[in-house]
Amino acid sequence: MRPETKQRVLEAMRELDYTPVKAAQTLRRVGTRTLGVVIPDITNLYFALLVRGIESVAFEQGFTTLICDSNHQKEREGRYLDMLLSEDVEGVLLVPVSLPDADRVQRLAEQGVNIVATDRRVPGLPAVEVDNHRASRELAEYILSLGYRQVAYVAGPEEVSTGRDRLAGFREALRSKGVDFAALRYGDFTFESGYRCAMGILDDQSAEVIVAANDMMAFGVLRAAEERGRSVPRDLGVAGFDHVPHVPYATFMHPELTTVEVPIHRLGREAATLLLDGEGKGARVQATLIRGGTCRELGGSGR
Amino acid sequence: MRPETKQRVLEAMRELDYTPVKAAQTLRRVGTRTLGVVIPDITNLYFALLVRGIESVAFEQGFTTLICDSNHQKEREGRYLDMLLSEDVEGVLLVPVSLPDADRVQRLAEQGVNIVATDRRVPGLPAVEVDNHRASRELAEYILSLGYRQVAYVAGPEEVSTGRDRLAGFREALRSKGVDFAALRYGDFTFESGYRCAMGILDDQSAEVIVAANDMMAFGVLRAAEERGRSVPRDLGVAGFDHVPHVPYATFMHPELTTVEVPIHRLGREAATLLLDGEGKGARVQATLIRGGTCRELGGSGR
DNA sequence: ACGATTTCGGAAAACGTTCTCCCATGCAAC
DNA sequence: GTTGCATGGGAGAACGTTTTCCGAAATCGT
Repeated sequence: MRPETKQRVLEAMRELDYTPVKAAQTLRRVGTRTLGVVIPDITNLYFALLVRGIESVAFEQGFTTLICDSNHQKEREGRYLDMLLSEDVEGVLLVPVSLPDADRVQRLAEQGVNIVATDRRVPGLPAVEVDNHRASRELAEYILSLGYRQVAYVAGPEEVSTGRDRLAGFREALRSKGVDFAALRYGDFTFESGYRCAMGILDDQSAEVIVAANDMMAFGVLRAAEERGRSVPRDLGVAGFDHVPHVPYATFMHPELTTVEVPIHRLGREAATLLLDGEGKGARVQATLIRGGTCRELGGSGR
Repeated sequence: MRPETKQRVLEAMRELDYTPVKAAQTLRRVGTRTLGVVIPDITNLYFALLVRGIESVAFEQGFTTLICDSNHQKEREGRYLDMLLSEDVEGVLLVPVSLPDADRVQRLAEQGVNIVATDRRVPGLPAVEVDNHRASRELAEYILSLGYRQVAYVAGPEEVSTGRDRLAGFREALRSKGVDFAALRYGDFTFESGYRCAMGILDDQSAEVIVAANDMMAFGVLRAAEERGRSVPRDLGVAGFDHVPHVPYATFMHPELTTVEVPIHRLGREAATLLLDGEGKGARVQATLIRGGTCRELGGSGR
């Protein structure tokens, strides 16, 4: 077709403001040009940024995105997956609440819907995730290098791969230096659980530093420290993991949290790209250590 | 149709496992049971909570929700509205970036798509909103009652009804006491704009209190105050509007921000209900004053 | 067993695209 | 004037439903 005619057609389309009816297109073609995203919590900035990343790729490629907020409820997640199936989506990006619903995943796969596990791994599915293990190891090495030896850890839930990996990486680095956890407690990535675990640690055990598996819990730790009169970083070191930009709020925090920067937006883009274009087995993006001010170099004595 | 035959049909459906193709149904006009939501920024907790409210109602009624994040860009908002039109949504909840695109809105209306302006008014559309005018007046009265007289205000954008109403309500209360703004600047609801406006006010004018049209800007004001060495609330009063739950972060703020609590989740539910069930002309929900600690009772001298 | 009434099955149109095919038109080269 | 080729128009089929309509069949009352 000549470029000139194409111009005329496009012009005419605008003139009549013609909008294709998607249902008809779908019917005729095969494929809805829609993809589904299932996340645990849209009010969590971490996932909101992930969605943004996914969306930007989908939008570029003319895909409509169906965002489903499972609200941390497994049952709701299941209902949404069914809904996506009946919506005839071409692919699904899934951030599972906890363990994957094997049946449901199976059923989707049978219907020819591609699923990519995003941020959190799901057995049997291609995954796009952060290299949590490695980044957590680096964080641990950094903390050890500062001289900390009594290290307490507030882990994420065991069912979630991010939680497991961060714990495993951290533990590995400690072990290789012959250090063991001064305390280890499991939270669920919420502020409250971080607070609760930290209170327990501060009251029952001794620790020079408390590391949390995400920033949200680290804030809970800070809160607990404040409540117990432990000045950070003088009396207690604190570190997190995530670094979702708390922009406005963070400016009120002195010092800035020591944590690991996770390129969450990029993770979303990567995942969407894999789902739409790729047929690869998944991807892993790297995170980078942020040497904030909530951990300090311990004095020469090592204590 | 006889119940017996109906049974046979259903059985046959199961036997062949027949699943209706949704696109074909839609094409033949049964309605898509889908509604669209267009918001300016999904990473903003305020809107995320709004979406949650909308979603909860939609989900209850078996509707699929299409969430569109216009990213504060008017052009993107337009593209999304077109997309929703071609998706054949049954209704749209719109939080416009600024001025409504009259043409586009017109076109949607012509196509029989109901639109409800949510949170922000749009001329010619039914709106579900907060009674910003009244709540802002109450906030002003409270601040005056504390003894403040040199009042500076960081307003929201003039094109947005929430910004206009909050300013108008506040000004009205001031005038009725014969007080005028010691300073008035316009921001755009972002942290940065709040910071910038406050720096200007602190450097060029004198003010006993700076009130911002939302919490985000109020945080910017606090930041500026800190930078200029003004202790809050001793040397300077600060107030906001919104009170999106900053839960974890807020615990690091001493004192808690004086602001107005906006029931944003309820606003979302109300809006979705109006769109789906109602044919009313809109609704208005009430907000409540929060007497935080960033404004104090001024000493007897009045200064 | 007859007409009246309900119930059922089949046929056909319609929804708005996309895709394929064929023929008309225009233009250049011979 | 004929051939060759790119281009565009037009016609028709197809996608899988729902809806309408008509006649055949089954059911019922008498």
